[in-house]
Amino acid sequence: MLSIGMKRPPKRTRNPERTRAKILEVAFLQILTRGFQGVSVDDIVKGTGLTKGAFFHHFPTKQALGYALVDETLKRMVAERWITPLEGFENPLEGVSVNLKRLIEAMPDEHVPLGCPLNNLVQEMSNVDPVFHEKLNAVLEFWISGVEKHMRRAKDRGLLKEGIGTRSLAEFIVMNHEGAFGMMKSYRNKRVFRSLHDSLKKYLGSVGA
Amino acid sequence: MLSIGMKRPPKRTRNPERTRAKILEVAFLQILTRGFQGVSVDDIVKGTGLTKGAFFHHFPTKQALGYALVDETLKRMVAERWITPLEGFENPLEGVSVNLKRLIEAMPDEHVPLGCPLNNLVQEMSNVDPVFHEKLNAVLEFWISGVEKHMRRAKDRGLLKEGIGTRSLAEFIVMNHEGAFGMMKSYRNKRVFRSLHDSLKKYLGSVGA
Amino acid sequence: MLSIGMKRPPKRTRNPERTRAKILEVAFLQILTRGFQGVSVDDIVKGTGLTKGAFFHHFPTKQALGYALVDETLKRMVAERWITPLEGFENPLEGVSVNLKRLIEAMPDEHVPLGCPLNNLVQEMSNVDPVFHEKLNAVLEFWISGVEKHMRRAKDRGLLKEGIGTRSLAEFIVMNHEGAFGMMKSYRNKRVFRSLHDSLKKYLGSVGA
Amino acid sequence: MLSIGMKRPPKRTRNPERTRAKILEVAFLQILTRGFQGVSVDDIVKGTGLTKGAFFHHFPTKQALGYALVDETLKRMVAERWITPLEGFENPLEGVSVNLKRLIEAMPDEHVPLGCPLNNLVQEMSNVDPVFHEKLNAVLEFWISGVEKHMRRAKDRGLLKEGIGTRSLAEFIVMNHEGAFGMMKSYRNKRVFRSLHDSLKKYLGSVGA
DNA sequence: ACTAACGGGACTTCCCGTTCCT
DNA sequence: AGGAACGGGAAGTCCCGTTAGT
Repeated sequence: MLSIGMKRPPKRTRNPERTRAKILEVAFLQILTRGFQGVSVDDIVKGTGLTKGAFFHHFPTKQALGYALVDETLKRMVAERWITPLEGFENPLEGVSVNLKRLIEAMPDEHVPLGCPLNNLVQEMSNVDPVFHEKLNAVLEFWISGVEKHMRRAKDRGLLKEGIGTRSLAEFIVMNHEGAFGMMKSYRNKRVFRSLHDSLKKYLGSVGA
Repeated sequence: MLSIGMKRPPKRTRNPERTRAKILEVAFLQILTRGFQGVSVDDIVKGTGLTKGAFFHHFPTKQALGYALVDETLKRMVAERWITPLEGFENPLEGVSVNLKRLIEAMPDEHVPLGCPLNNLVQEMSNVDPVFHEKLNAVLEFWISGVEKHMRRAKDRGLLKEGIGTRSLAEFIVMNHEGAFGMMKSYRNKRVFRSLHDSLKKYLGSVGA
Repeated sequence: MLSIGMKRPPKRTRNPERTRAKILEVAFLQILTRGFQGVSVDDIVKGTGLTKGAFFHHFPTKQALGYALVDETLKRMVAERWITPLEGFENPLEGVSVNLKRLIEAMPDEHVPLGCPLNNLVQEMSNVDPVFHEKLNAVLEFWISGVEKHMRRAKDRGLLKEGIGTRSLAEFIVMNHEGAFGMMKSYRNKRVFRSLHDSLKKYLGSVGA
Repeated sequence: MLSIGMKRPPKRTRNPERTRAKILEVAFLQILTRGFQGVSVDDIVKGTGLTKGAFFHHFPTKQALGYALVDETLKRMVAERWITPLEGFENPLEGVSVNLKRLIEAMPDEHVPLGCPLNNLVQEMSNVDPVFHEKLNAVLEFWISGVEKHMRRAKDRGLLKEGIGTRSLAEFIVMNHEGAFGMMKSYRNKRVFRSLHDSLKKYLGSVGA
């Protein structure tokens, strides 16, 4: 209920945050599907129902939109999907395996050929645009260091064999995530994921105490 | 020595095969660096010193060049670098690890940020162009099945634990190759490769008999 | 001192006249530097620290700003710099020469390549926008007729040879001003001005009685 | 008649020089009328009946067209109209006056408001684009030094008073040309020209021996 | 086999101006 | 009076591809 003085929830007109979010959302999906260079500003504009003027108001260039996508959307997704869920597991090693399996199996089939949003952009843009590279690398590092924290937790609880470096393990885990997405993207089915997941699980078993 | 009647090795004028090869070579490097969509026909033309007419004489479209690149260049490279060398190893599991290490360490530093030619294209083009996808997937399958042959050899020689599927193992190995390249592309150094390589080596050790 | 009831000289908020003057001032300099068509409303807005809304509140269109610039700023400048000072000279012919010399020599070097505000706009806009033409021509006529008054004064005092028309002389004088500015704009130094000034001085000497 | 080996006069299709010349011609007129910044590539393209592709083939950028216009068209015009004709006069001082009068009086009335092509560009572009400035200044210098040669001829023949510098005189003459065009542009009639021409003639008379 | 003029269209950018809001 | 979201359209650039010609 609205009391006096409360801000009314924005109606339709003039909601800049909503507009900006809408642009990011539409652009994210289109770029995920066809790549950053494969999506034109017109495509995004058409997808949002806005005009070019509105787009240009919120993002000075197409690249600025891409940067925002990495800084905001991608980073948030990594946190929500791959790092935070690990908190719910007593055994982080098991958590990594279970969480990956869970998210992939819950993924709708039409998303399978799209690949990993982060990996797609890394492969496409890292060497094309230095700022893209820097920002993408920051997200990757955020991911790895986020996983490493949980690996240290595992180590502290004695769930990790001696001689296994937590950083190295985290790197290997994240690489497995991206590699699995990459292969799914080419094979377009979850079978290859399950195969890769089995191997990863085996590996995690072998480093567990 | 050239005998009468032997074709002299063509110098410069009118050598269609040489021209075609030159185009492929230049395009390969440019596309490896900036992506397929990031390279224009004009760029390739400029890089070869030819003209647009020559380009379109050899390739009906820009896409056709991309397809040829996958069918010919990429496939050959996979065979030469990742499959054939395994023949030289008594123990294919060891061969995989040693060959990967050897090739990466021999790689010039300026190639590190370029990533894997196959992986780059898969991530960029699989979902953009169906023909690209088909051809890229064929190379990937060629690679995996090529590795699997050697894994079967390992199994036949009793070098592989029971219960380890050769196909699954081959998939995991190839994924590790692409994943390692992908991460090197972002971190731009070989340190992260060595970390990943250690993990792979550990894994291969754990599945060896 | 401020008495009760007197309007305090407005500091910063909500002073429409001050805002309008600020826009004119900033626009004048930018247009002098890059031309009317080379300056965008956004440039002016940025230069003033205002927003577009403020700009269009004071001027209905970009052209309206240009018109105001001609009507107000340019006309005032012509009066202050080229006409009023002549009042201080007993001999207006000498006054023209001395005043021109004085103003140019006092001009900072970085203004040399900017040219004459009036002449710039005449050459750029006269044939592009009829209203611009009309207003610019009015300022030019204002200038010439202002000078002519002083030429008539010279004639009345017998300082002018017989047979020299005051209108024609005024036109020639103003033309020399604009021409000198135009050449300084291209050569970017005052040397060429001094050369032209010598010739003008010689001419004025030859028509003096 | 065409002999064997003679190049056939180009027909209609594929005549690059003719196309380039056509672009320059159309662009010259449009830019003379509306200024460089006031003319769009589309305007020029429309005026020539070509397409943007053709335009871009002959000139990499719009600026490159402008540069070519200055280097080629403007320089040639200056030579043909203001320098070469002086050769036909025994007395160059008289030549300057007569040639100016002749060309202006022969000018169609609709050209009067267009101004001097060189002066227009100098005032509009000198401070906007450094390359433009450099090239325009070169043409101006070419003009002045071309006139100076004839002034030296006058001096050598004893047609010039002692103490009159040929360089300074040439500068004054060229300035009078540009200034006259500038004023005609604003007043849109030849009356003001005749007034200015009278003054110039008087001046030239006063420096003649 | 190869050259270069040429065709159009699509791209990002950015412009001027309007409108809703405070 | 002023601030900012937004509307469209047009600018210059550049791209892929065709075709006349050698």
